[in-house]
Amino acid sequence: MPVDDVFVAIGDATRRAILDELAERDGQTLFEICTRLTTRHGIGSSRQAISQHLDILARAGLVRAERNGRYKFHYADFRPLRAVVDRWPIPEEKL
Amino acid sequence: MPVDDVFVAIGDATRRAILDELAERDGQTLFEICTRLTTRHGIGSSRQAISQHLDILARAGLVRAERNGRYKFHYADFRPLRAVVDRWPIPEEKL
DNA sequence: TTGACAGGCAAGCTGTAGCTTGCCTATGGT
DNA sequence: ACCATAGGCAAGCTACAGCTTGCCTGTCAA
Repeated sequence: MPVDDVFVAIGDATRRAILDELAERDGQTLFEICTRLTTRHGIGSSRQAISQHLDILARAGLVRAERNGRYKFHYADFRPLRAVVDRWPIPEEKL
Repeated sequence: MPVDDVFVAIGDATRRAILDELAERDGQTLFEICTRLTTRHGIGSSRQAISQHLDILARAGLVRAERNGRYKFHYADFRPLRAVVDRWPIPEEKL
């Protein structure tokens, strides 16, 4: 609920990998995310673990879920990350 | 050392308050930060707690420390936050 | 040189984040 | 009707993040 959790949500490496995966291929199911995390990101967590991560991402507003039959598709929404961008003055270029 | 820790560093509310404080008034000492955190941000952590937070921020590259006599001044550096900005496509405006 | 002040070091405590395990629900194919 | 598949729920475990406490070091002023 609190937007504050956006910072916490991206604090975990597995959740960042989930966002990476959805950024590359949006609208995946839980099982798809699990298999692609193991094969492409070397993350071997259980299905339930990934499900809990998706819950946290959803509460932070970073992932939107949509049920269709027995499938549940997950879509990334990066707009809450503006909370990070807008909070501090980030220089344009790295030196 | 790993840039990866930038995400973890900003995951804590107290550390974000420290960055807020340094963004408003750069080059503060540990004691200054402590007192201003309590008076202005309602954070009553001990001096050692804040010191540990500053260590984490320093290791993430978000804070640079500079000793001068018995004082140690702390300066914020928001460039590592580009790791957040550059990782995912953040929409320009919130809807 | 003595004491006050700014800071550092290290050990210990506690809540909780992340994960697993086990079982349950529900949708769809055959 | 049956069973495989996609997902949900809830309890339990464990490592560690954040904090405290206590003491030590170093700098400056009198």
